[in-house]
Amino acid sequence: MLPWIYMAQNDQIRVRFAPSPTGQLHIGNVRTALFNWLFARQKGGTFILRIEDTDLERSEARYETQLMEDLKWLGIDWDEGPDVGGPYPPYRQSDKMDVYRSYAERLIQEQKAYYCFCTAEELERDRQQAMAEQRQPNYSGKCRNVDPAEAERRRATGEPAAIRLQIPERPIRFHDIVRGDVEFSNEVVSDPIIVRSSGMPTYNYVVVIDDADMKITHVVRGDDHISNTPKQVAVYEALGLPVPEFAHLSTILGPDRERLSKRHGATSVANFREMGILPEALMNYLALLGWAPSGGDREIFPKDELIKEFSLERVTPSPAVFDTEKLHWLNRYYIKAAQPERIHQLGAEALQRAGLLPAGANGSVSSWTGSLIDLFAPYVDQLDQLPEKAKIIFNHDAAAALALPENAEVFASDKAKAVIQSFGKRAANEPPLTAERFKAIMDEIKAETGAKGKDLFHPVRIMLIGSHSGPDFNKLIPLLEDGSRLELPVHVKSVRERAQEFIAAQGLKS
RNA sequence: GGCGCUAUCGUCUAGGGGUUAGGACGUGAGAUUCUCAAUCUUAAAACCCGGGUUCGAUUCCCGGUAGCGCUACCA
Repeated sequence: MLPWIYMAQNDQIRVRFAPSPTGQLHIGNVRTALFNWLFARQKGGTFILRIEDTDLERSEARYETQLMEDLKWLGIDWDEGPDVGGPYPPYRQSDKMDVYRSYAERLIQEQKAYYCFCTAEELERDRQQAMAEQRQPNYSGKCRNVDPAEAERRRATGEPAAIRLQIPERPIRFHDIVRGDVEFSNEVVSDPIIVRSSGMPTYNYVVVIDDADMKITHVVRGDDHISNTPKQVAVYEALGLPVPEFAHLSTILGPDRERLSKRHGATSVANFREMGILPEALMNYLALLGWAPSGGDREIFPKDELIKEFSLERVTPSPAVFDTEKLHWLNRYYIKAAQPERIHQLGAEALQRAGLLPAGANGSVSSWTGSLIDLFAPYVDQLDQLPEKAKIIFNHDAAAALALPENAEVFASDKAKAVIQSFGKRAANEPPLTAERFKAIMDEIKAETGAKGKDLFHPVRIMLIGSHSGPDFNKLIPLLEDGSRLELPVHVKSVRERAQEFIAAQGLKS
């Protein structure tokens, strides 16, 4: 039992994930969501989902829906959000314009912000000149000096004006849990626009109002926001609002050490789901990107363990390269650890998409599919590789098998030919083979031809699946025989069919 | 250009003023198997560079270099 005072403190921790619904949920963003969520869950705090849809041009409702589905799929849930509500609505930014405006007016009145009448062209010219002179391209602050009464008069005439926050003449510093104390000279911050001349508030302003309204205590986000943070801190301070703790997470890089992007292949949560990466594998992997447990000698962390062990203090500040190989290793681990029924379900979907299975499979088909998946699932990095792995079951091409040089070597010897002939003859007269019967036949052939080990098995394997390597015969034989008697979109050839076709093809060739 | 952040095996990382610098992925070898995968065992593999502080720096400080980010009336 925790003393109540700690409970009360922990209870006050409030963090948020604030994506804009402008596209697929990116892997870097979802890691931010995960770290926020883990932190909240471990501390018994509140995790909030807030949709930042102020970018009307690019925001779409369907992305918002998908974003929530992706989070749920990963296993992340939220206590407050646009769908479930909460004590500090709205959880979508759209309808808050009047709130932003009233805070801005207050800042003007308190002379912590001022109207700026500079035109875009004017600003651009100043900027160019500063660049040319190798100076910091900061706003000059010239409208700071416009008399408030004068400003009102000009506004009354309809002259467009933005609102700028006046940055104090002292360094701005803040605490970052991941990086320690960070300080920015006020020289480089320059008075930011908080409300555009169009009346639309800007991000660095809005985000502060939203976080403050929602009583956010810890802002956990990507490190691309570090440079924005002093502006935001200045807004908190001007408004007399408590400044939250920050934790800036490092960037996720591609193999070329550049920021992970679509160029690098799969980068959205939806991509990974479609590929057949299990959510627990992705969550585990993402947690390990930038965080490591004390001791650092453990890699497997199911959700509960992550919640127990996670801490923001142990997050690394340096950027991390996304390593698909390691994700695959975790995915293989979780595929083996998962309930077989779940893998059957997911695997069957992949096979259906490949056109190898009918949609609503009945009893015997689905139990056959189950053993098919049990056989091949340990071979795959991701479940969408199943159809490829299972092609030896569905596609049997004797001529192609014979044409392969590496196979030709195997059945060049007289012994191998004898094995093939003998197997073909026997298979022709057999009812569907069981694993036991197959073994018995192989023993007979062994006695008859004197072939054993590779010399015995390799030719048979090539005859049946076109390659000298593949799954255990004990599992393979029943799978072929049972499959051949099912109604499937692609006919599975029986052992007998395979043997006969192979011998026929071989006859044609020689 | 300015400002900021970062720097341990190829990759993710642990560690920390004196260590055989630990783990994991991947890679090599071996065991097992008819074979491949899996599994187990095992090997190779790292403290960016230069100064300082110190008896002693990979660790602390400063500088350099490199990578990344920000530098908007984008979010």
